[in-house]
Amino acid sequence: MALDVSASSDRSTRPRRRGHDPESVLSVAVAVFNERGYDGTSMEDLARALGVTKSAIYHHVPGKEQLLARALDRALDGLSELAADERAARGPAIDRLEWVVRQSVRVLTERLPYVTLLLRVRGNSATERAALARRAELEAFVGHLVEEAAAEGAIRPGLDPALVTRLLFGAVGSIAEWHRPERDAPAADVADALVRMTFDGLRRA
Amino acid sequence: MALDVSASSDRSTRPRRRGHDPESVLSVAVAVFNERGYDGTSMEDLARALGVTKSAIYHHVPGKEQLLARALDRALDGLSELAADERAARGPAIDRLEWVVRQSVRVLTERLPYVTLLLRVRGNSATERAALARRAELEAFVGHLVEEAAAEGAIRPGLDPALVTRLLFGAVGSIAEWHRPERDAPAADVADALVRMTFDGLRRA
DNA sequence: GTGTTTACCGAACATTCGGTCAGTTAAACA
DNA sequence: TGTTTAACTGACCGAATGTTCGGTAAACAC
Repeated sequence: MALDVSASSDRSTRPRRRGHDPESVLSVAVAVFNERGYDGTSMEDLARALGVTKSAIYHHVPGKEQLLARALDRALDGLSELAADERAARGPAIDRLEWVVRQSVRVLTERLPYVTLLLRVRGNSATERAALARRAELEAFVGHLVEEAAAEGAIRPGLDPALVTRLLFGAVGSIAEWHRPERDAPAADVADALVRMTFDGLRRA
Repeated sequence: MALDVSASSDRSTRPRRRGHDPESVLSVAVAVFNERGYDGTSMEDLARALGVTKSAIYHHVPGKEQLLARALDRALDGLSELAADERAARGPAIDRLEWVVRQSVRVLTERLPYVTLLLRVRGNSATERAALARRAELEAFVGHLVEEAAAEGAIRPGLDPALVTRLLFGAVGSIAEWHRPERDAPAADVADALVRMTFDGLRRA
């Protein structure tokens, strides 16, 4: 599942007796953040969703902003891995671009709530600005990929690479706004439709 | 400019003596909402941006939520006009779809701050839920357009119309996240690139 | 000059915010 | 069995929230 970034794995993984732990608090918190927005969510909202009082949350995590920071890191780590993969570095740029698009859709759906949160960050705190900085690096990375593909003559003439980058990954990011794994097509199918629409064209040849 | 939805135009348009009016408060407020997020913006933030105290704002507008409501209506009205145009109702569906995409980009850029706000609404209040309902109608409208185009055989086989709708207008909506009219390509150029990328395909034929 | 309107300030309001802390409960361990 | 300790409660804190209200000074109408 690739979602287990478990903060601290006990050497014996003894069965937790009950109640919550940092991981369960995080996953519930991120779900509520995505429903109401981070700023629109109070610790009281989180407590209600967890079935405990506000103060119980502070037994598991340091505070609201740390919950956000951990969630954003989880999204950014997934995307960074992808960008560091050798399949994003070897071969014709247009093929690498296609691979990155497909993998981005995969990571986005695998870590949907975390990536959704990342895509909505506005920069209101140091935590958010740090996440935006990491995100900007990733955007620059794909920007270069499109430029390379254009330089290699693989992209339809007259299309500005910077514009293509934004529109293409704008479409990728928009998936976070509607995709529900239990209801919608599998991630690979969504990625396939996106690639065909943007690489080969919507219009019947 | 098409942005003047002036709430109340004085019959003589006498030169406002000084200070703010509902219109100037709204435009500043929307700018701050987009910077910090609606929930992340306090009335104190707005007051600072306007150069007045908090209480002065209430002389011009009824409150924070009304500012949001007015802004969202401004976005929704622009998009509704577009959907009601006869050019969205006559001719081959694929051509109507292309027209709607181009016009959506036009409205989005003309009313950028208002549409940006609309695209970020989460449904936290009755005001927001009402806006989401109107937005859903518009989305259903373009959904039908894509279905028609598919039924007319104008769309590449194997592409699910519902998926195409979401990805296509996801790309349109993403423009709101980066487009700065003074820095970026004109709206028509952006629309052109988007249509070419998605209708004809990114990849060189 | 008088009276009215417009734009605004400053102080307060009730409420909610994120967060703290001293205790209580009960399961796990020795 | 007794001790430890993780999980949690309830009362509370100071600060910030959106909003109200009485007053004020400048611009306008007459």
